[in-house]
Amino acid sequence: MPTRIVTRFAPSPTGYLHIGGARTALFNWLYARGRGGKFLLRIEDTDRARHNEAAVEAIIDGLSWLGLDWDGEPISQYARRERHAEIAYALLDKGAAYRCYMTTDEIEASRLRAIETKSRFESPWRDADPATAPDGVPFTIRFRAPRDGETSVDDVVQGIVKFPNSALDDLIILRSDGAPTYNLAVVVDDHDMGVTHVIRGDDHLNNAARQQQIYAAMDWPIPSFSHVPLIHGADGAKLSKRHGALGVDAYRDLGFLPEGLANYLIRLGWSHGDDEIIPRVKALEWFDIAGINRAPARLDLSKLEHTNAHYMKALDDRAVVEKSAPFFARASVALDDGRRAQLLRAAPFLKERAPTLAAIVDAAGFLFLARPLDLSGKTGKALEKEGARALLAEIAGKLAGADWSSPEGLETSLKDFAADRAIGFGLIGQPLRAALTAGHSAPSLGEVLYALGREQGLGRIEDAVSP
RNA sequence: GCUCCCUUCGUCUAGUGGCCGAGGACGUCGGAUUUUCAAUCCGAAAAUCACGGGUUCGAAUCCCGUAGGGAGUCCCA
Repeated sequence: MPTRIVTRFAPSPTGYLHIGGARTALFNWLYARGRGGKFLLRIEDTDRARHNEAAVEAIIDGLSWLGLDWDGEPISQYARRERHAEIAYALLDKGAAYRCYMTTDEIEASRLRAIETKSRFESPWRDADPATAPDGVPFTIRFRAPRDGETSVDDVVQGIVKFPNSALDDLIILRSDGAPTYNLAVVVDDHDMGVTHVIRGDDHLNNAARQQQIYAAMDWPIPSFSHVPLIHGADGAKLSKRHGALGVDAYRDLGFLPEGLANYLIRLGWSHGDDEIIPRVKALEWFDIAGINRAPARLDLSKLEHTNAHYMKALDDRAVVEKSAPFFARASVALDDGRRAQLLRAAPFLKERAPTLAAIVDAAGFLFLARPLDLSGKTGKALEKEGARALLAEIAGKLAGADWSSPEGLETSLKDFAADRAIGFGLIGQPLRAALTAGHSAPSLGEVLYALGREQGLGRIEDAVSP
């Protein structure tokens, strides 16, 4: 118990931070940080071809954007290959591994034979006399896995999982070119990094048994394992390119807030009773591996949007402007100082109805229209009604003397006007809305007027009165 | 083929033997807001708890099997 918790996130650099990986990272981060432990980052680039700086950068960007920080420098598995080889040879010295001189073809043949005879694949070199080894021929180092009995993994999420050793054959731990293999590298690195809790995708559950055997052979303490189910696409199949957005960067570009994505992700496959809105502080307090579900979960964009909308509403007004600016740029809407000021003024109402930052651009559509507004077609229908324009003129008069310092004041003015005339609000609301927004969706009229400001607001009404 | 994992409303889930003739959330549908709307509020439909056995006075909850889905099966991670 007194040992400090150490978790790690170990992605392979594929070019972006996978949405599923982001969730595992989040779980690891939450578990460690919520308990005063350490969270480490390791890049699984054992395979030389995977060693790619740009891809590592993408992962770092993704994690940072999500607000997940790690202790120390990211560790490169590739950089530790000599240490891995050292352990492979240590295993060899202990007799827990052996040199295998089989060629690829021999392995293939032997593998097929094993399947046919329902026996486990075994290298003839496992028990061969080392003296008979060929000279100058490349060899791999194989782990000498126990033939009988079973290996049971005590997994926090999955429970106790038993594997008959007959199903676990002698895996290669060091390739013929001297490079370590995944299962060896993970064990060595996790051990050296002092990882106490391994939380990762359940596609690694099978590996856990093999890795556990290596731990045992080295006499190293076995960490706590938690294998969490993968995230699937809306159709239930494993998430792949055809599902669209895979990397967290794609969700950022869609206008999601890191807080929103994180909240949605943590709720996917994990629960704390009926709680849906779980801000970071609560997540740190509540997160526990025990709450993780064993079944894979599907990604649901609608719910993501709903969750994100919650965090949009909570956004500070200045943040609404700053964070949505890139989305205006992308929509080719130039934001000069004047428009930024307008946007800031409207921010309190816009964020109420925009589920994403990208949606702010649409929600602000009515703001930046140039006078005179295009009131042709369906938009101006409300203005064509008998007496509509005359009524608008009167409203303009009333508004000219109104209090423009708050949306409420303007709303009250309009309501009073309707009450004085003893007419339904709809009668003035419809033409007014048309004059002010030209059919764009917008907040309540008091808010629209306030956001537009006296000059622009009154101006638009004038335009509609005398086209 | 073999080994392992999974299976509660369309989706995410609550639920660890009686409080469940199954609760919440998203979505959907209907209504309200005498002003648009993707916002807000209210309401409704929606799961024979994959299926079949068993244990038990009693099972979504325990056991066995079947089906479907997923992972692994070697010089990928």
